[in-house]
Amino acid sequence: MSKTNSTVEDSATTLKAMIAGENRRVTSYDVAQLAGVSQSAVSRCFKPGASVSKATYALVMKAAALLDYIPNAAARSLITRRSNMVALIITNQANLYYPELLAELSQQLTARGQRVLLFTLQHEGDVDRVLADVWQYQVDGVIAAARLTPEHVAEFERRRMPLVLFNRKLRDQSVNTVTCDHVESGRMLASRLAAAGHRQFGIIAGNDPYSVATERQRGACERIAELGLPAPVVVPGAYDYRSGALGLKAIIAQLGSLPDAIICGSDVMAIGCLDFARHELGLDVPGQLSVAGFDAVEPSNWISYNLTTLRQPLPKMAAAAADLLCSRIDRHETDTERRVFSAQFIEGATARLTPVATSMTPPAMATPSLRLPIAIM
Amino acid sequence: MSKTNSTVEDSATTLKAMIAGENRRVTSYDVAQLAGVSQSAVSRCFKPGASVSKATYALVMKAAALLDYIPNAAARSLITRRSNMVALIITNQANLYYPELLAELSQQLTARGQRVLLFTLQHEGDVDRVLADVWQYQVDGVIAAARLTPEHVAEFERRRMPLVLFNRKLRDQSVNTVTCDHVESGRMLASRLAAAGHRQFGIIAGNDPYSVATERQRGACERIAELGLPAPVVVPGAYDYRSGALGLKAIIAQLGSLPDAIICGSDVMAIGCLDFARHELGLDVPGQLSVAGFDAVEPSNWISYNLTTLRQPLPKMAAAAADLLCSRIDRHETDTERRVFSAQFIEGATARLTPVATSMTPPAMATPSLRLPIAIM
DNA sequence: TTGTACGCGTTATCAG
DNA sequence: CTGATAACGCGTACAA
Repeated sequence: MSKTNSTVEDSATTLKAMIAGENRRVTSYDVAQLAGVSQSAVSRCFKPGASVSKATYALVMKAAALLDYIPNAAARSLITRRSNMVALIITNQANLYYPELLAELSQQLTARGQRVLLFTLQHEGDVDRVLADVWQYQVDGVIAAARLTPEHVAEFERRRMPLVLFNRKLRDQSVNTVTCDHVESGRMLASRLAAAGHRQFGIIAGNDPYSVATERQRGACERIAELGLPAPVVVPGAYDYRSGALGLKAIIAQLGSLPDAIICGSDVMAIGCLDFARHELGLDVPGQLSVAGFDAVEPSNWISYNLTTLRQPLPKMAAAAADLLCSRIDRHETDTERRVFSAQFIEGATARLTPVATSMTPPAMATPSLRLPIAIM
Repeated sequence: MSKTNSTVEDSATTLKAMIAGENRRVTSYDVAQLAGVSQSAVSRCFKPGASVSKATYALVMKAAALLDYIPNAAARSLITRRSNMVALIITNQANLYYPELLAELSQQLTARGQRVLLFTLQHEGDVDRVLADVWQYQVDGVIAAARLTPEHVAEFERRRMPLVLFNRKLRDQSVNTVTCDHVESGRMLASRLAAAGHRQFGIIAGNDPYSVATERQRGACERIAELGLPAPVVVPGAYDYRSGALGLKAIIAQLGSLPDAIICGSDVMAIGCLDFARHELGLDVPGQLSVAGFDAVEPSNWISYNLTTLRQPLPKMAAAAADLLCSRIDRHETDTERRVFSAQFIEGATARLTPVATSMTPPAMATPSLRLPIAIM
């Protein structure tokens, strides 16, 4: 017994030396030779659910272990036409502001047997370069948290490449999407704030007609109009901290006074707005001004902020995206589906959410519109 | 002329239909047939710097465009033994706290012609599963911002797989690393704080003997000891916001009084510490207590914090890691190199950095050690 | 259950 | 510069 073993191991050693000498990789043929079976037997041993006898399986696995053999995914994908790779296209911004998204998507895809080929976009214009790689690398499908043009989406269809858009929509085009209802979120927030008596709103929106911040603004504006409140002052923002301060300044300048509440298209802008209001303008938030954001990013929950905001169910959305994509891949389904989630309201403490106690006074008077010194403009 | 063109385009259409009917992909043979050249000619047209005549190139490119042909990377990598993919192994934590790192690495690798196969680790124990995939997918090299055991690294050597560790070291092992000198950072910070007269330190470190927070703590402790100051109180932390508050409580409890300064192993812990000190304990920072962190994450620069911290040159480090890896890949170099960067001090406003003005008083007395009410424990 | 023979789509070699 | 041919390493009918 021990003699047989040592023979196998010796053969393995000499075989490995030979392979190294020929400067090639260990293949299933090498394993087959060492195990004394055919190459197809080896192949079957590495295919889950194939029919192999216990004995051959053991032989093959031993030989494979001795040679450090691992199947070559490139060769496999050539014949199976499945790479078990999914491309993830994500903007830098998305990863900066929602770092947990990447981890969630990656986990969900891994759990479904897919590897992640990552493409980060510095500028939205890099999409073409990225797509060229996507076609070359024969990924099984794509999840995109980036803006694609209708032409891009058409190319996915032409190449029969499954695609799921994450938090992006495409007007008038049939495409799988997983989104949070940002318009609804905007409406919810406006409703809550209006119910608490806020009348004059300022809104720091996005800088792009299709951004989530813009949709949130649309929802808020819709609701505000429905309630017959004064038209809100809307200014653009670039999602970053600085935009919060700039936006607040612009709103005050445009209005000539303080609004009752500021709705920011994202938490980071809300935090920028909040810091500026409190520390530069010396305002009491929410006493003199309510500030709210969207996303419930980690810092929004820190003591210094405790922001009033809405949370997207990111883990659920990531799972939905992975599900949607993998079902399209596995069953070659070509129908499209849109899965829409709702955000969850987080009360926080930067917006007044109940009407001021003074009984008969109309809510409009609750937060007096303070005249600000010229200096702060 | 127009007749010829339309003929080519018609052939393309019928060819495409045929290919779709056979349910196979467009190959270089199809392009060759349509262009009326050999398959090798097509191949050469897609290889940069191959020798092809202008005429054939034009013919081939036209045919390729008509058929939407793109070379198959799997087939190519099978023969070239280069996948032009690099695996990036990163812990969730690293991506959560340094989201810009991923973008930087991705950009730098892309710029060097490599795609990124991403593996995120929920637990450090997932490494084995991830490595199995790494071997299968024939990546050209690996950048790991995660803890690898010496056995793991040995397997990289055995398989001749280029590896660069990012901000991780391995004792007594020859491996490429790109790191920031965290011990030096700890020393720098301790020096600056000691020079300003702080004597009694509290340190919120890591929870792992090899973490960056632990190295920073070691550096700080070394320097504090060299300066002959009282032994600092060291408590463990888990890198998150909550650990900052817990750590501060523990330090105060252990010391029975306030320390002069708290050194936190990361910014997020420093922010947690700061918020707790200011908003829960009602302390004046830096008046009664100095707080400093490491990393200069984005929130550390927000008005509410303006944290005293040290910045790692992440973009440079990412470029260095990509350089190191790609040179090992291209030139099959097997020597190892360690590239070490220094952090940059960010003054901020949460630590007193100049001695208190009172001339003859020893610095020790500068910040009186306030006795705290039992309640806060 | 096992082995034979073939093909996946490309690049590399070499003769013309 | 071009074309024929042989790999690359594996999965899978098919026959045994």
